[in-house]
Amino acid sequence: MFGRICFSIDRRIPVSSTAEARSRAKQYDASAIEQKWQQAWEEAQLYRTPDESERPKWYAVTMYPYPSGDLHIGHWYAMVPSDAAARFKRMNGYNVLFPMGFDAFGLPAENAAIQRNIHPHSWTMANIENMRRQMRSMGTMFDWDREVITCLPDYYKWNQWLFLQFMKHDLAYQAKAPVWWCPQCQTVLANEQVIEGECERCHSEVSRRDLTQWFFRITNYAEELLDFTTIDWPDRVVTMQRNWIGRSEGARVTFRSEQDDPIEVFTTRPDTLWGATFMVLAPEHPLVEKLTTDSQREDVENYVAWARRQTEIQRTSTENDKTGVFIGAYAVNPVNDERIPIWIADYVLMGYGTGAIMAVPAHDQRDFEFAKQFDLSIRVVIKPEDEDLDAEMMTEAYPDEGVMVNSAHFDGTPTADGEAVSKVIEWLDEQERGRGEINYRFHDWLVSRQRYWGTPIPIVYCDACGTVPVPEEDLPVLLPEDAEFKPTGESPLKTHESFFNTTCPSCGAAATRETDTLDTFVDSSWYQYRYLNPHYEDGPVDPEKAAEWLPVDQYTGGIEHATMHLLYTRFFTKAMRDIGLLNIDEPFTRLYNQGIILGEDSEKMSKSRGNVVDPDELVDELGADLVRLYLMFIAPWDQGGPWNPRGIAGIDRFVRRVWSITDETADAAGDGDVDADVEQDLKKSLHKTIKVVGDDLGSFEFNTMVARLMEFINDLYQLRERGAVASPVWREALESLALMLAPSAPHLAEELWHRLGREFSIHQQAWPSYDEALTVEDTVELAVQINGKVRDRIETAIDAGEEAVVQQAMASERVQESVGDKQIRKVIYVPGRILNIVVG
RNA sequence: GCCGAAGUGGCGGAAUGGCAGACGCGUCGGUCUCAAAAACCGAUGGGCUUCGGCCCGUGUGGGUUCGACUCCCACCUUCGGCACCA
Repeated sequence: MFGRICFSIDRRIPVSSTAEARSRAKQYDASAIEQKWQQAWEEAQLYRTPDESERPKWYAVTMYPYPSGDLHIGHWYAMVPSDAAARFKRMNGYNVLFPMGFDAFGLPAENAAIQRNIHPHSWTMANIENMRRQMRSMGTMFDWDREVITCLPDYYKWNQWLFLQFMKHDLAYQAKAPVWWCPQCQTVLANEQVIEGECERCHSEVSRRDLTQWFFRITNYAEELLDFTTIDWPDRVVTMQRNWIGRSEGARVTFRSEQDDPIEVFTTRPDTLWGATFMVLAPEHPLVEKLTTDSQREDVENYVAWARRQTEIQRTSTENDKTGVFIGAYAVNPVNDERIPIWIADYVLMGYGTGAIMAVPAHDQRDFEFAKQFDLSIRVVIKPEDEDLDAEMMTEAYPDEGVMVNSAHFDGTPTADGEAVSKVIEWLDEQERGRGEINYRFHDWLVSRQRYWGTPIPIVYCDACGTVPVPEEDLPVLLPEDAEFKPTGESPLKTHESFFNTTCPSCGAAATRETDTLDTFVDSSWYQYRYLNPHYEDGPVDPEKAAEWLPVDQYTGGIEHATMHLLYTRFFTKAMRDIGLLNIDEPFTRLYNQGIILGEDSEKMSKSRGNVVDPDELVDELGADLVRLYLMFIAPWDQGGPWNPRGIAGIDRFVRRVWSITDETADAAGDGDVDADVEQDLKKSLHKTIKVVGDDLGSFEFNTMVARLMEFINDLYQLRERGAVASPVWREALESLALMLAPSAPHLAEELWHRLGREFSIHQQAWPSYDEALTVEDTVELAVQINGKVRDRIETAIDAGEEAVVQQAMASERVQESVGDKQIRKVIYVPGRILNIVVG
């Protein structure tokens, strides 16, 4: 079990060959010890978290997994350090809630159903069963009484209920809109799920479809979502969310066609309005059809068809030459009544702003390129302070600051500090030709999915009454279990008669149900609240529990959720607050993103690459505690990196050293005379270790935390040689060692604790305290530099005065040699750090 | 193209203005052993050395400072995000 581990390059097969190795295994049998304590903890319900407690609360959540079947090492990397941090908080006197659940709706279950003829429900529940077992084998302190499984009616009923509340509060609505369609997944996707024109999940190329879908009004909260002042989140995530929301300030201005159709544009540069020499509409713009003249119709239709065939990647590539066609119509510029031609071009996107722009080629590079391409006129309306611009001579647009020119009574207005922009907006507003506007890049959240395995949207369609919400008392709308799975591309709900056909809740006439289900990101938007009361029947969240526990103090998970889950859950929290269900503004006070463990080949782990590390195998061979410690030791937690099986040997050795020194000295500890210096050194090492290990655990620096414990063990071996075992402090040191290991190696720590004769359980003990005075050395080896180069080291008191230190340094032969007959120009002395004598 | 993070021995990494390389892997030497493994002890950035030491060294080039892996400027490389966003 515990012998030498030989890893070949592509197969990791442990070899515990010799008889000696097998006999040692009897001494520390990880598997027996771990199983014993897991069972004892469970029987004692050690990790059940009381709602009522004298202790201050600490609510820690790590992102729940999708029940794909097996925990992979990435799950361990996410959960193990979170668990250690939660345990550490518990030892520091907090009432810590650390729950776990399963993100159980989603496409893989449906694919498994089609491919292997297993019902999504049974497939999912069997996977959950297995993953729960694996998580237990990890030795985590999850409170399983609070488990949440999102595919059970107990949970998704409240998705439906929340959907109905969102409707009441005008936060959910149905609209026909161009939406992204994934042909592979046979469903629409939210904007966030489309990455470079591909489906986030299957990488198929997505296309646009006009469909009637359900949306959540996340854009209502755009401004509040841009405020991160009350939360302590990584800059990276904050920046990604800011970019995603994409706020820009500017003006909405109404141009008009010659037939007087209003054409709205959004611009961030209203100060350049007088330089608009043409307009460009997106090919999909609704007015294109109407405004195109007969002579241009054929060209326009060809272009629109061509643009539609372009993939999103081709269309948005900045490398492309500008393409477009004149539609034959003209618009009137509202600021100077000038007649300007209207073009369509694919560089104008229907999905941003109004889908139409005023083109100012002199001051916008894209418009400039377009004007050059099609020989359109260019007019300078912003001039640099100290030179003139000649439109004829320009080789690129001038987007910088300057002074307004050719702009009627605004001539001479400087553009710096937004002065020109705000003056023009003010004027547009007075003249009713436009108004100031803030535009956002992101859109409302599309939540409909044309899939079976999700929360049914609680809506009924009635010929007489229209779209009717299912009454709250009729919830949940149950997902039928006997649906037929055929790879038709149609939701099985459409062909399930007893689900599909129903009666109108309003008039009682025959009616049909909505067959779309909710995006699974709806489930994960509020699961952290359901943990508090997974079986509460009067609402999604018990207000008393919410007041007790919320907000979540620490959330941990992968960076890949920066703009989806983490934005949606912030929106949900604010929406639930406004509905009166919560009284917090933000779900997660602190956020931490762990890194990714790669395969041995430094590539992302995947079955097809064959570089996957199976945690079950590792636990069998090494025990959970070794895997836990190694994952923490491998690198800083936010960094991750390649899995190197050879490195485990160091952790193996460390654990064995901990084990044997405890085993060999526990009984003899404190039963003799000890040298006072040795005892003092033991105390110092102990107190210093307690301090730095605690500091590192508190700041998630798990790799150095393990290194500190290794240093401590090395110290103990040295001190043993010097007779330290005879000191009564020795026993304190062994007990503290066990306590310091408790967060990261819970089974080993528990076993040591008992072998030291202490009572069940170490996980109810407080973190050991330390004496600050013992953590600092009173003498120190001070480096003496001459002109910045170390020339000698002298032993000084930590708080020695400068004069005495210089005197001592100058007494050194080596220092004298370096100084020679040169004069001392300057002395820099940092007590305990350095003495630098500048000579010359 | 824009924004951000990172670049340190053979390898994972430590040190965030004060002795670069903690801790660990690997390697080498020693103790034990018939032998090997394990365990334990020691060495381990490079070059030179008269064995006292000396010089060089944290992606590259400059700068600030008594002193820079750390701060500033420019560049190179890698990774991540955004990208015709009006």
